[in-house]
Amino acid sequence: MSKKINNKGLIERVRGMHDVMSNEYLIRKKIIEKAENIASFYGFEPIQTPHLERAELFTSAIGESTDIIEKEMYKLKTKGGDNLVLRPEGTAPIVRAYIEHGMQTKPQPVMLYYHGSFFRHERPQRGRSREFQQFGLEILGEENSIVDAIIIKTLLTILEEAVGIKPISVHINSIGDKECRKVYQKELTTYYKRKTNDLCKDCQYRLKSNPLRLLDCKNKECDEIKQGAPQIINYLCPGCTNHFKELLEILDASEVSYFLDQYLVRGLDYYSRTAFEFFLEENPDEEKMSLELGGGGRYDSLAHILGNKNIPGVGGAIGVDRAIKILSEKKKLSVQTKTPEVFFIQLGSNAKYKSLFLLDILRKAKIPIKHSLSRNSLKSQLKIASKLGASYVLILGQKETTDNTIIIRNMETTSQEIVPISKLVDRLKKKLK
RNA sequence: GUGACCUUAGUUUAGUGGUAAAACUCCACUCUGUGGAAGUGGUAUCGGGAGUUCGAUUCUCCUAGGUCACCCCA
Repeated sequence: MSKKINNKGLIERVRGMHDVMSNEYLIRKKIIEKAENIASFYGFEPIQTPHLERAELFTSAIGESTDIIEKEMYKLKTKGGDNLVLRPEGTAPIVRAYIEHGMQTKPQPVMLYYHGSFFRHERPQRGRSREFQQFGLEILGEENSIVDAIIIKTLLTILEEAVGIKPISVHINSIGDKECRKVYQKELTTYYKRKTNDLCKDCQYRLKSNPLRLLDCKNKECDEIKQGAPQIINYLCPGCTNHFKELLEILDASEVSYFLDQYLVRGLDYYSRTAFEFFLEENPDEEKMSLELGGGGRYDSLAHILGNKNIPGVGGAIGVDRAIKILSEKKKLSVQTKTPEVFFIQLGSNAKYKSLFLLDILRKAKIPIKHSLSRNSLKSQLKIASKLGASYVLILGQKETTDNTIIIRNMETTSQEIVPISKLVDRLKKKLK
């Protein structure tokens, strides 16, 4: 925002990128840690894939005609001429890694969790940046719907417990496999084609580019048409029907409540069968649009699209930034940085020279400490100490340095005692109890 | 990618066609070894560039960034 260095824009962030500092950083870290604990309880193992991947990995996996590929990828070309992109999503890289490292030789299914930055070049707005954090889960090598349920249940638990957002509503649907979806899409298209003239502009475009998205339209004019549209549930093949039914039964038995959303579709080409999304259950008094907190689905054909034999898989991810955004909007940010208990003050150059040595003693004794070593006057250092809310202050002056002692000052009672440095740790520990 | 609104110190905001004000914060000093106070001072080429004008922070255009909506998605 600011300039200072002339007009060169050197002091300016790139659009859609954000600095994460102090409290937010710590909250983020905590959420991730808790999420990792929950994930590993359910049996997931960590994986970290690179930020850069070959462009083709995504163009073929996600689908050429999706927005992500058409306009949202950060592309760069290497000197050797390779086309690379900053990863726009997490699933394709993980399937790539699974194949590349021969994970099919491990006991199946392989369950993985990851978190990190993803990049999409789109117009920033509420809950959407160009660099954003996801926490995601993938289960590869298993077709049974129990693993779909594991993904949903684990992500739900993470949202509710690690992030602390309740209540979450789970929207769920099945979009069939390649075969039955093809049939359905045809039906849907013919149904809509007859009503082309009554559709909104976007839908007329969708009809050609991505018919499934017609169901996603929020426009009133299209609502009526949508009501009468054929439902995918009725077109699922026996295999898909059973898979979906079983998933719902498992969720029922797990006491996960969900909302059957026949209009829920996913944008990426590789999805099949299960699709799900998480929302914050809406409060009627809040006028803000409800953000999708996370989502995912099954992608049994992804490995095949990438040129491998079929590997069934299912996964999902949580938008960490969005979750934090909602937390802060609900003012639930537990802003709790540890208050520094002890503040170290030095006076005079001899003391200053010795201060790093002293700090090290305290560090090894695991006594957290704050300081302002670059300052000289006692007054200003005390001021800072009280501003930070320190309960004890250590003062090392000229006299103490030569005597090998140090002053411990109680900031509340203003009482002080002089102790030999050799006894400092013991005395402090007693006081801090 | 499309559209709307916005951009004045670190922060939050005044204000005017004749080169800017307040509050809080920060830094320094008053006060060279004892804090929470007070006083004094310091910190802005009014996001950047171009144009209109004798003169623009103020008007116009462009650009960058912010916020929001659409598309789409996490």
